[in-house]
Amino acid sequence: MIDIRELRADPDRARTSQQARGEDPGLVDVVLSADERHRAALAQFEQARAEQKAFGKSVARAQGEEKQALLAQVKDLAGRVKQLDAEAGSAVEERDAALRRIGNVIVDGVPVGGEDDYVVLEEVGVPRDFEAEGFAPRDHLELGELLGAIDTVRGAKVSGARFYYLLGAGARLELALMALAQQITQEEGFVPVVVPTLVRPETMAGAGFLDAHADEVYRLEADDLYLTGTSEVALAGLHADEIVDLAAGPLRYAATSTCYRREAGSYGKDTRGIFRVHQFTKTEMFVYCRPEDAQAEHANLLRIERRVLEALELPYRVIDVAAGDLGGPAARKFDCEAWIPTQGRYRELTSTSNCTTYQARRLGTRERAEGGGTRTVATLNGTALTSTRPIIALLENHQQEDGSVRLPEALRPFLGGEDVLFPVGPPPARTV
RNA sequence: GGAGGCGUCGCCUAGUCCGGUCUAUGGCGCCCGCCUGCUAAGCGGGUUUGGGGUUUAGAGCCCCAUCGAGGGUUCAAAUCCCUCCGCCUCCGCCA
Repeated sequence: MIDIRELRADPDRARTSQQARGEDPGLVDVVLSADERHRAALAQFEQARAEQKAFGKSVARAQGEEKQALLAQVKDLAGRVKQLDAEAGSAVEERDAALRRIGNVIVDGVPVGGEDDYVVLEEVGVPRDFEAEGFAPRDHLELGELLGAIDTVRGAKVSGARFYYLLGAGARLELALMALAQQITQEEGFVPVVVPTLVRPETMAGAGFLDAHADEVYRLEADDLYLTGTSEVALAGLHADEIVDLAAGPLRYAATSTCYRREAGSYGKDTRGIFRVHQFTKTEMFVYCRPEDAQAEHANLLRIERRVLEALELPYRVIDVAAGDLGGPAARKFDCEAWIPTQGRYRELTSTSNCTTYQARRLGTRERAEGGGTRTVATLNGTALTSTRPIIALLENHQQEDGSVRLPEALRPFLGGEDVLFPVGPPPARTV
């Protein structure tokens, strides 16, 4: 949620940001008017309450008839206090409800518009020319089946559509990718973390995942818990309601966890293979820093993501995501998209968001301010690596005519030094 | 799953039975000052968090809320009642 003080001081900035997102700038005025009402009601309540407290002291001192007289006097004051409290309460609720619907104020320079209005910042590497090489590339599912690495049929049998098994080289690839991601993030000074993947509603809401995309999230009704779609949720919750010490620099964490997504509303999209699935593994980076350091930390996260993709020797591009496609908490987002040969286009592999103080404010994560008091910190997140999409990109980009797949050098130490994955026979027949 | 105990402003702690000068006690730690060759000790003061008002702004001052969280009872709640959360102990069950 954005800062009510900043909104009061400069409502136009929030209106402009809303406009760039293609969202309602009128919400700003809904907030401001509820805020006015809240403050007026609060002043009245506080005054009445002070009176009531003063009365309370006289009552305590008085005896006998005098006491009875005072009690009679103060009785309707108590009623008024209650009513004024309720008025102030409903106004502040109204204010915050509207405030929560306002997206983060975008960083200067974010492209205006929706999904297709991104700006390409850079293209790195050159997609292979399979025509020149004299063969048609196989897609990731075909390669995965040849290698005995991916089984979507049995995934569907056991769990339904968009579930899969990774076997043999597939399973080894996932583990190697996560190991590489952990190695690089640890080199970069991130503290490795194992996180809970079931969280309470407050944590889910605090991280900002119950607003626009509530139907993307799995909920366990019986226990009132949510399965997280990214370890960002648990990492954001880690320091909820805490005053953190950033004197020694930002807090940087990297967690590898299973991620669960309902993929509601994506029926028919990316149905082949393991591009869009309900469950995958991800190593996520998360940073707590001072607001003035957030843009530099964002640049750092992007640099690390690029380092990872370069280690995988994938051709990719970086885009500056447009305002309308940011989601509520992000003030700016960069996506790294790898080239997928059989789709003939770049697809998102990793992504990094600068949430400035938006997420931390709702979670109550603050630091000591210089002149005394506290102030809200900034949070940022970024994907180091996921399992499924990088596997797709690796298989397709590094495939050879015979169906074997060359492994990038950086991954080999995590695969027993092997440099090529070779096709195997069909997966063993099921035995009863 | 069953039974019981506990949760106080960084840490420890008084207060809760029996509601009212609780404006939450004391100690430790920390901060500022005094004293002092230096340090320590000693002395004095300060030290939860959020919000509102006053102010050009800040400082300061005034007020409200905050005793795990949320409701309730009452003129009045740290204190009584209910729900939830967390921690601990015992029993059962499973590793």
